[in-house]
Amino acid sequence: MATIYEVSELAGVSLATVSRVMNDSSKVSPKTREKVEAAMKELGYRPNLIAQSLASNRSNSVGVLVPELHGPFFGAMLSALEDEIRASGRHIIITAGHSDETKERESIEFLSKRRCDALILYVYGVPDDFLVEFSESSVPVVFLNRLIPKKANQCISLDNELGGYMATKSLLELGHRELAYISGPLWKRDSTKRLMGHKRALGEFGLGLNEQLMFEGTYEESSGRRGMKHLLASGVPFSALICGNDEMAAGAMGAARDRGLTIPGDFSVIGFDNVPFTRYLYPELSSIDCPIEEMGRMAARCVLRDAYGREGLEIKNRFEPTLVRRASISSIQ
Amino acid sequence: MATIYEVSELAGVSLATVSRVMNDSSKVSPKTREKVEAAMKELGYRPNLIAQSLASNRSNSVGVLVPELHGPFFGAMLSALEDEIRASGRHIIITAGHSDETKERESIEFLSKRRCDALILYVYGVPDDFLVEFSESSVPVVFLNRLIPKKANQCISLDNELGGYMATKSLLELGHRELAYISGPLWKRDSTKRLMGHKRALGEFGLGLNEQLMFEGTYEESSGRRGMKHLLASGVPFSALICGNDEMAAGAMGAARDRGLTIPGDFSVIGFDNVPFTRYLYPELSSIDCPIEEMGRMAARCVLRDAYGREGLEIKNRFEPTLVRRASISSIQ
DNA sequence: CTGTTAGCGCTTTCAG
DNA sequence: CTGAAAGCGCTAACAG
Repeated sequence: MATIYEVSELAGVSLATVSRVMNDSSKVSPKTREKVEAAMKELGYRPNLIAQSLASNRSNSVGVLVPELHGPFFGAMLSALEDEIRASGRHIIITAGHSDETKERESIEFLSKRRCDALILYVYGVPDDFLVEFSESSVPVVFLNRLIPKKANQCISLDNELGGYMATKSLLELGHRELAYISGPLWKRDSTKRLMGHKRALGEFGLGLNEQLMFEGTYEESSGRRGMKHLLASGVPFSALICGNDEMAAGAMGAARDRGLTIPGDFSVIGFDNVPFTRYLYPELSSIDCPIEEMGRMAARCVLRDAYGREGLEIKNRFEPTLVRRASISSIQ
Repeated sequence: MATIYEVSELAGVSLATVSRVMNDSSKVSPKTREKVEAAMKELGYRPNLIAQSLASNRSNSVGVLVPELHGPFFGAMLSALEDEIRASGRHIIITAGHSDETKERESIEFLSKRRCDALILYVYGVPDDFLVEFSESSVPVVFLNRLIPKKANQCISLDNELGGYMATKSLLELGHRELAYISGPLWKRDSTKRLMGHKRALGEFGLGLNEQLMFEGTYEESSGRRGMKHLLASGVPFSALICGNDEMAAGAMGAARDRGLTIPGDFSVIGFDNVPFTRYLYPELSSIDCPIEEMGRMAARCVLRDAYGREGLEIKNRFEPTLVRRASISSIQ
């Protein structure tokens, strides 16, 4: 593999000049440029990005930490994020944190050592304090799905409370008053926010949370099934179910069907996230849509701005979910 | 950020010695090691992996090219792959090729420039010739979902023909004789293999492919819907439908339901891939399971073997799909 | 077991 | 506009 040195020899110029035409920094006369480019071509020269990184103290890489690589949610986000970063000529290094504080810290450590120019963190386990401190003694960091007041500019977040509110309110407006709720794990702040929104909507209708109609799941489909069994076993009647995400809603619907119940005949169901499979379910699942690709893209833009000095990028930090009505909900008779 | 040089000064040893304790290459006396480690700790030293890479001519990174980052399929694969690579202390650089030859080539180029120690390629567009040639003049390469005879040892593939055969045979054995087929795009070899398996099973029962009951889709849900409409419009009766993947099966089921048809009452359906949402569908979708995580893991192991000299790893190159029976198929009356 | 000495391939002042 | 020269932080012979 040819080096810059060989190119400079063949072109009859100095190393520095070759470097200049590569980075088109400062001016190079058209003639010289031509000579150099010809030499590059002849040698099939490819710059060594590692050497470039070392010399320029820039790795042109962005570290990304997400809870999981699988599932319908993160892939979509990563896809948009990768597009944007890649289009700027850099690459992403992906790691999974598995929503576990220890693993998340390890991943952050891992990415730090890789000398990423910036980090995009979608974490659940590590506390705000750590993140604030870390971000102040490190390369630029962007937080996804998290709103840290001191770092609001580096946060891309969704109004989960509003989402929970919208979900519940839509059901209340359809006349439902006996509402069941299957939550995500309550140690995750998005879960608690969604639940808070639920309570707010209930409150507006003079209702409160019925603990017997509340189940804490894990965001996994299986916990939705368990939740449904639990709710049915309680014997407390309900005409609508709100779920913390679509997977659990799918599980709950499956378990209900196993008992011979029909949706929305026996009760209405609404999920959260609006992942693609909501439209494959029967009945199609109503959900609260999160603009997840858009959020991924924005995280990428924050990085472009903070780590690579790009200006004039339109950046939105806070997102609002939207309600998507489908066949799984109907008004009460 | 402290450098190796500062550590060596503080510890009162040479650069080389510090380097040795980091890589625990060759022997270092316990005392020296201790001194060095103390110095490292005191300075909060973190090796600069970029410099390491340049000097050692190893980036400790593995480039991964997949068709897409989103969707239920690739995420699962990447997840297993990342686990394995990460556990060995290296990282992955992910790019998306979008099943497009030009983009795939660009991605390969991109990863090559990044000086990855190895590449894992899941590509559709580029021809075998190119891949063979490329792999001979590059770092180790592993091919996913592709069987290139000359490079069989570097291929991790699935017997798609067998999968197609199994899907169709299971239906034939249930008494179905009028079979419809919604294929993936026929320029993708996995699609054609699956179709070939379908034909083989038909042949065994003295049947042939009925062109009127065959539709070429795109592997996307929407094309499954279109396929179903097309099949119904043809007026040719069928009692079972085989789909090239689960997304299209989901779309076909949705379109059928819109017409008031029931499954498996009006016809049986089977998909391919056995992605998670197959169990969320109504009725639950039978499918041909691909051990996709396992394949991802094996690709990672190939890399560990070929690029990092790891020995004694159990590696399997060729995988067989399995039939998963669920409620979407039933015997014909 | 430890130190010395060259680089790895490129960027970046600083002169000219 | 171009060249010379000094590193970036680390590894890897080669001596000792």
